[in-house]
Amino acid sequence: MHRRTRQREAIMQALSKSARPLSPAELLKAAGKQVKSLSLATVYRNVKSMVEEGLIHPVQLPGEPPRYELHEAAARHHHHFHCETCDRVFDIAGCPKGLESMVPVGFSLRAHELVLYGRCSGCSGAARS
Amino acid sequence: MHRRTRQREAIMQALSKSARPLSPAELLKAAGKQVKSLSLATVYRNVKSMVEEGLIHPVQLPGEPPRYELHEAAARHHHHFHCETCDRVFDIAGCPKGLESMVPVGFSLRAHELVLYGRCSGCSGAARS
DNA sequence: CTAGTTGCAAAGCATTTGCCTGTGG
DNA sequence: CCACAGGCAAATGCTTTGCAACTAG
Repeated sequence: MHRRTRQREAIMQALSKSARPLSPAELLKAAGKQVKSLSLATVYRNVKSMVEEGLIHPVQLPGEPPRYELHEAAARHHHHFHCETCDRVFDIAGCPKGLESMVPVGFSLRAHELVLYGRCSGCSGAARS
Repeated sequence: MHRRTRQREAIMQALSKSARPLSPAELLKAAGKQVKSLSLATVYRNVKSMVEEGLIHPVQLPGEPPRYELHEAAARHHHHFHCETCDRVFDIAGCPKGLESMVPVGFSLRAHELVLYGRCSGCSGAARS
């Protein structure tokens, strides 16, 4: 059902080579080095289908443009830690407790998203603003 | 520096009367009842200036258009519930526990953002809108 | 009065879609 | 071969901006 095209390959490679989630524009720039003719529309189309296939996972932080990362550990439920100093995002294990009790009467809880903000180990040690 | 206009008043009233954060479009609809000629551009302009003045606070949910609530509401710590059926956002009290234990060694936690997803009372009870 | 506001429409952006050519298998 | 994938450009949808008319103070 899915062909193995140059562009699709390039996009996957760009993601696997990156240590952090990439936005469509960043993907175009990165994968564009492999396939010069790559168009933004193709990036969007592939990203969309790859998300639907579960190959990659969207990372949407509040007020930030959407970014994508390989599915990898995304299979396991996890959350993100956003370092406010170096602006990187880390996956963190675990899950808060007592969510059900926060839901108002009559509401049904299906899922949740949590983002922690602070400083990562690297930025906590050598502190600078 | 800021005039007291019908439209600005209507927008503030719409926000204060609402129990939940409103998007620009929702504001137009709500405040538009007071001032029929209200335009979307005016809503955006006022919302922008009101945020800068600290009168209202933006509520940014992942992949969602921004919504706004009075600063007063944002002052007290709370989180949001996003109804996946009617697409509205509600303020919810309370806070999850055990966040500190989720933070990796060496990381320092400063703040957190939580969004719950599911169905609101209206959409859970009655079939659909 | 007169500067800040508003409405409308056009301009911007980011993302999506139509359509025809290219190509993987 | 030929249906899916890609490239380009037009089309969306949301937000911003230019500009002339309007109005609060």
